[in-house]
Amino acid sequence: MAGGRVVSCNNTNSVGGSNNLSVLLQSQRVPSSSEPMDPLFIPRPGSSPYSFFGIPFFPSLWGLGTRSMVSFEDVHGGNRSFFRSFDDEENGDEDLDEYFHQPEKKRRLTVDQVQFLEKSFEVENKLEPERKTQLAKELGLQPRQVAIWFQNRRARWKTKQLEKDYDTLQASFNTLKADYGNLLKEKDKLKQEVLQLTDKLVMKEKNNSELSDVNTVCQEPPQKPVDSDSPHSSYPFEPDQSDTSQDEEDNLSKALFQPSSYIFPKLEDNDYSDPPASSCSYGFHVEDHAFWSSAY
DNA sequence: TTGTGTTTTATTGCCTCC
DNA sequence: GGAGGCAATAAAACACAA
Repeated sequence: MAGGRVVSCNNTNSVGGSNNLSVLLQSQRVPSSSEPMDPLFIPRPGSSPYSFFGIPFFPSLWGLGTRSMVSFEDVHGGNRSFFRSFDDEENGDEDLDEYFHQPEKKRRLTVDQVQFLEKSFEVENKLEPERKTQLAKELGLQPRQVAIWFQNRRARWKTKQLEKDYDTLQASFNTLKADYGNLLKEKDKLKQEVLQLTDKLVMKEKNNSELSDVNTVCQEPPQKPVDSDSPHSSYPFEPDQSDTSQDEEDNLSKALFQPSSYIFPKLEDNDYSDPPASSCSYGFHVEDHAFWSSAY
């Protein structure tokens, strides 16, 4: 192969394991001290045994750890630049020639390359042209490969971020839902309390009214002549207008059943989910409890 | 071994910015 | 208009259960 050849980014790394050359090249590799001995060892991102900052980063390990990666320094037996340049390929090996003319296949980056890129991504997830060129140079990749890696990495980060946001919103929603349920229960409880108090009040009013009527009948039989012009002509037993305590209870009763009163604003005004089923559909302010306690 | 699902690398087309 | 970003997608590589 003539020198000065520039291999496209799709031909720089390797081909699949079924390729004869690949097998040949792998057999020539010299495992490094930190390289897994299992040729099939394929570390996944995030589970790498390597630590980018924890151990020395061996540039000469290009192609490390994956069966599908080919290290050119292994091929040439040299210890040249880790992230080799292809400008100085000089052999006319037919196998190599055949290899490089194979249909393009995807190749995974090495663990070290990925770690290097990950670290770089952590620093800054956007790629300026200078940094792209520098990274490409250091990693022995085409600048376009670096750009693509960052592009895909940003997409993965965004997806993860969306998942996080979703979880946060879900937790928020669950909390609000629980709060809402508790409020509904409290509201029902208060409604029941209002109903009971109302019943007692009505009952008492009724009793007082009956007692008053009995007293009136027994003590003050009607003396007035029937007056056809009188508005109370059909009602022979006029209530005692001087009974102020009775007036107070009347007012209370009116207030109780006055929909527009402050004491019992209609629940429907603020409650869209639970329309009242009973005739007693008025809520009241919690602080009015004292009023009802004292009024009874 | 094979079918299937997931991950990673790469392409395409569209959009925005300078 | 070119460069670069993103979304959608293809396709290879890989993992794993049956």
